[in-house]
Amino acid sequence: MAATIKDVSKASNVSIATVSKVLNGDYSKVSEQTKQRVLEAARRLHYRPNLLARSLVRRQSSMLGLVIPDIANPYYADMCRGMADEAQRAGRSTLISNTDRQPQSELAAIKTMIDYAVAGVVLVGIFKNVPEHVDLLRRYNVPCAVVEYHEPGMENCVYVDDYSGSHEAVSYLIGRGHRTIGYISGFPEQGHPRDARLAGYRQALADAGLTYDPFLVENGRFNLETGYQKAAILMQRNKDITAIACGNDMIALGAFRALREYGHRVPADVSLVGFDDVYLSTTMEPRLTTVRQPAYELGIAAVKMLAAQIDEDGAREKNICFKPTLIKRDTVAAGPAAT
Amino acid sequence: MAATIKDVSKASNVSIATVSKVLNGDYSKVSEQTKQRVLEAARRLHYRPNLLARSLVRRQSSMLGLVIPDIANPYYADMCRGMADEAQRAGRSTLISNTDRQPQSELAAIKTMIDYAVAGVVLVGIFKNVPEHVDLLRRYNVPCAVVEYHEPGMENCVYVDDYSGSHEAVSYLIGRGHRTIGYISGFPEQGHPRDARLAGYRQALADAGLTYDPFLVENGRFNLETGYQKAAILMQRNKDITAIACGNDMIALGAFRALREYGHRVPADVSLVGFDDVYLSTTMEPRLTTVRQPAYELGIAAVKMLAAQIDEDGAREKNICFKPTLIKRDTVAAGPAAT
DNA sequence: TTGAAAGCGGTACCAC
DNA sequence: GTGGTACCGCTTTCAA
Repeated sequence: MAATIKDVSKASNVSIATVSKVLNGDYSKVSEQTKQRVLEAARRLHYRPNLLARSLVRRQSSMLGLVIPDIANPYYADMCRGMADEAQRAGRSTLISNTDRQPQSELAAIKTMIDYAVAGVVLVGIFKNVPEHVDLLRRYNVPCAVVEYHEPGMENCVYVDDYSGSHEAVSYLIGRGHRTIGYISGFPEQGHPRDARLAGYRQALADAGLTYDPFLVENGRFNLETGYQKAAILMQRNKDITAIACGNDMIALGAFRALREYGHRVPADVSLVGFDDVYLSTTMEPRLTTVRQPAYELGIAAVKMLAAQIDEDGAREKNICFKPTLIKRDTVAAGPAAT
Repeated sequence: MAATIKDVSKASNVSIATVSKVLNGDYSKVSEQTKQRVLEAARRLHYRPNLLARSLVRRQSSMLGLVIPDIANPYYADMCRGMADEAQRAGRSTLISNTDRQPQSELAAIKTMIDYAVAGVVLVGIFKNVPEHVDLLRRYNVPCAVVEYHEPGMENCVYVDDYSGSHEAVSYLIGRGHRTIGYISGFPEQGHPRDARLAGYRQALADAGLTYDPFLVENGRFNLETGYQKAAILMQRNKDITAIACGNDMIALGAFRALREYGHRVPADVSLVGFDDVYLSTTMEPRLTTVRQPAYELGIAAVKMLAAQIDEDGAREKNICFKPTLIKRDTVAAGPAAT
C-alpha cells in the first residue's frame, strides 16, 4: 500500500542509495537534476519513510520516552504537556508510561523504551534506584534527564529548590505574625522532596527563633485525603495553630475542606499555604496562596536537556534548578503576633 | 551491547528459526529439551526482542497512537490515563500527540503514527474531517476508535449523550422552580457537542412550555474567561435570570466568579450547573452541581474497542454511548416558581 | 556522481 | 522437530 524507497527509486530511475541520500537532505554529491527527479517522484508517490525500518538500522528512533507517576495529576499533566510540546518542536514523538511510583512499573517502562530504541528518556518523580536506572539506560546508549530528583554527583537533573520554596512560604507566615504553624506533607520516603520542604520549614522556624514541635507535623500522601485527615488531627491536637503549610496544593485543598467543616475560617482563623500552584489554586475561594513550581517549564527544560545530549551539544548545563516563587493570594491573613 | 536472537541461537545451539518460535510461545513443534535450552539461554543473556525489528517485519508495532487536544486539560488527562491504563493492561505502549484542535496538527499526528505502524489509533476531540482521517487510517490497515464525535453511519465511536445530559440538567433547574435560565457554552463550530447540549437546553425549555430566548444564550470558548465574561453580560442584559446552565465546568467556574463579584449569591440568588465533573467541581464552595462525564471510563472503552478490532474479535459493539449523570451538589437552590 | 550490496534484528515459509 | 533463508524498508560503505 504505502510507497517504499524502492518505489521512489524505480519511479525516478535512480538507485536506492542515492534516493536515500536525497531524501535525507544530503545533496552534497548529487546532481541538481537527479535531486529534482527524486524529490518529484517522492512527492508524486506520497512517499513517507518507514520509521521502524529507519530506526532499526540507525539503532535509534525519533521517539522520546516519558516515565511519569500519573498523568491525571494536574501538576504532571502540565509538565507532560511541556515535554510533549518541546519534543514535537524537535520533530520527536512521545511515548508515555504512567507508573504510580511503583518501582517495578518504572523499571518495566524503562525497558520497554529501550526495546523501542527511544532517542532519550525523561524520568519523572522516581525516588528509588534512580542511579541504577540511569546506568541501565546508559548501557544501552540512551541519554536521560531526571526530573524531581537529584543527588550529589548526578547530572542531567531538573528540579525545583524545594528547600528555599518552603523556607520562603513559612518565613512569610512568620512575618505575618504566625507563631504556631502546622505542617502537612506526603511520602515519608528518604530522598523525597518532602525532606527538603520539611527542612525549609524547620529552618524558617529556627531563623525566627521558634522551636520545632513534632506535634505540629503530619505526613501522609500527596493527595486530598491526607490534607483532610491530617488537618483535622492537627487542629484537634493543638488549638493554637493559626497557620498550616502544606507539601502540595492537593493537601492544602484537603486541609481547607477540613478546616471549613470544623468551623475554622480561612484565612481569618487559620492561614494556609500550598505548594505547586496547579491551576486549581485559583479556582477555589478564597484563592490559595502557594509556592509556584513551573511545571510546564520544567518539562521543557528536561526535554531540552535531553536534546542537548542526543545531539551532543558541546557545552551543556549539568543540572537545572528552578527557584520556586511564593504566590501571595487570599489564604494568608495576619496572625496573633502581627505588629 | 544487547543480546540478539542470534546470540541466543548460538548460546543454545539451536537455529534462529526455532529460537524465534520458542520465544514467541509457539511450542507446538519443539521438543521439551530444545525449548528449555532456548529459554535458559535467553534468560542467561537477558535477551529482549528488538521491538523495532519485530514490528518492521510484522508490519505492526505494539504501540497505540493517541491523538488528543490537550493533555493538560484535566478532562482529557483523565481520559488519557484511562486509555494508557487499558493499553498497558494489554501490553501496549502509548504514543501521544497533543493537537490543540488544529486540523493540520491532527493530520500530522495521524501520519506519524502510521509511519510508526501503530497497532491502532484513538482520535479524541476532533471535529473536522473525521471520516477522512478514519479512511486514511483504514487505507493503511490501522484500526481506530473515535471519541467525542460521531455521525450517522459511523462506527467505533465512543461518546457521551450530551443532549440528554444537558436536558436533564436544565429540566432539573426548571423542576426546582427556575424559569429564566441562561446558557453559556463554547465553540460555535458545527458538529461540536455544543450543538447537542444547546439542543438539550432548548428541548428542556420546550418540554416545560417555556419559550427559547436567544438573549439568554452566550457562546465563547470552553474556558474560565468565557464563563466570567458571558455571565457578566447575561446578568447585565437580563436581571430576571435565576439560573445559568454551562457547557462545561470551566465556564461554570468563571461564571461563578463573575456572579460573586457582581454581588449575586450562588445559589441563593442564582443557581449554577456545569458539565464534565472534573475534580475542580468539588474544590469550590459551594460545590458545583454538574453533569458528570466519565472521562476515565471513556478512555478505557475506546481502547477496548480498539483492541477488539486489532484482535479481530468477532462480535463487537458498533458504538458506545455513555449516559452522563447529573450530580446534585450545592449550586442549585429553589427558584421563584418553586412550589 | 551514482549504485551494488551488506546489514539492522526479527519472522515465517518451506524443505529436510 | 529443526533449520536455511528470503524478506521487512532503510542506511551506509565503498567501489566504479
